Amino acid sequence: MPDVAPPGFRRMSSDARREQIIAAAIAVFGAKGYVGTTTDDVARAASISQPYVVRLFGTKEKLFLAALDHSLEALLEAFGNAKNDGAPGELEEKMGAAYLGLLETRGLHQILSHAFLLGAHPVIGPAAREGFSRVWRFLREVGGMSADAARQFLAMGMLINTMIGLRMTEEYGQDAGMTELFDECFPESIGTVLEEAPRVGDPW
Amino acid sequence: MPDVAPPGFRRMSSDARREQIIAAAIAVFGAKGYVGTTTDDVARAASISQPYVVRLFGTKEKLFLAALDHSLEALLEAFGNAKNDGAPGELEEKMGAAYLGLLETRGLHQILSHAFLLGAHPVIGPAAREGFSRVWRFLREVGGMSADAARQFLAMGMLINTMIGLRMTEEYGQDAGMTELFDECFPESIGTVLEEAPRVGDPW
DNA sequence: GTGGTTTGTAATTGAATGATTACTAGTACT
DNA sequence: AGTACTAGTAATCATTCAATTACAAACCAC
Repeated sequence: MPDVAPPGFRRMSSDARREQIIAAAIAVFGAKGYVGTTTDDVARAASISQPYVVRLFGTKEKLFLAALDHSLEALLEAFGNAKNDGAPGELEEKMGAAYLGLLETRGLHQILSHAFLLGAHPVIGPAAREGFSRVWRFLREVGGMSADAARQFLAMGMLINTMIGLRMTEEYGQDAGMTELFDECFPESIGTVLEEAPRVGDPW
Repeated sequence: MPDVAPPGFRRMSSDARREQIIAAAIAVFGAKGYVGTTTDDVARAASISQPYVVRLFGTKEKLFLAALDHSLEALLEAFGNAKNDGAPGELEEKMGAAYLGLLETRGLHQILSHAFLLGAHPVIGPAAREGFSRVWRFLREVGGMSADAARQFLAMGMLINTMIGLRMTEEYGQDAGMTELFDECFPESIGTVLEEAPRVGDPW
């Protein structure tokens, strides 16, 4: 069967394609985990063939590392912008809001969580540890938080990641305890969180 | 090839075998995740054949659910004991210590983390949400914590899980930031944590 | 001790998946 | 317009893995 190009078809530069695939990879790895994701899942999410994904990144492992790196850069950049936005307000609150703003990058919080659970992996483990350590250094050195404040901020981030990974927004308004927990965690931003957090029924 | 029984061989009741397999499953699922673990991994860890694991639990999914349930029961029991031990001291500190005591149940913290990342899974997701919700209710109703205290306690637990899953103890004394974080999280118990937390080189 | 039940295994299978190969088509440069 | 390069795919392969089947040895009640 010949390889018929659709009418308006245009090729993409491999760099642009790489970025598109990384965005797809963050979403899919975030939803299904490293092992649970197939290179074909990512290919479909990027509307491209599976062998091309492998060819552009070499291996699934390297694709995951690229997606992880991209996510960490986005995270630190968002924190940096929050710090330097010139607006008044507490640093922790600004950075917290920036963290929730990253919900629009589908899968970001969860690919980080998955990476942080892969500590025993010979290649991903060290990369994940280094990424986590970078975040801590950023909070302490760039953010200027005390060790105690940074610890609490990070802990809160891990709790938020858990609630997102669990798709716990499903229970808001259903389960009294979880409603209470959400209200406690997001007194201002509950609306945005409920809207933007990934859902059980999402395609990824 | 005949099925030669080793000299001192004894059979085990299926109930005892089930418990042994669940302990192995918690360790292996904790280390490698739900998808990353094969039923043969669990079988080897329990020194038994792969088909027997499948026969005793039906499917890998049911095995994971059994291991998750067992872990949650152990967690709530440990919290309950900590509350009622009659000794003086703050509730949060007692329960925190109980949480670290569970490190001796290999893989427990991490199988919970893995389950909490499987929110999108059609069967495991609901079970994990229910388990998480039970923990919250326990902290509030049995533990009598305020919503704010329970939120902070839970957040700290998620941070600890992350550090364990990352095998971050490897970096204690190597990476200045991580050394600081550990000292901040475990001012009293740092010794036990470094000893008992799973290592990169562990067989599971 | 014999017959039925339970504990356990070896062998196999069918589906899934990461990677490779061999190929085709669009694009740029001269 | 031809040629070299880049973007992209279809087909296929070797593994891996959960599950099934078919069988055997241990245990137990009588």
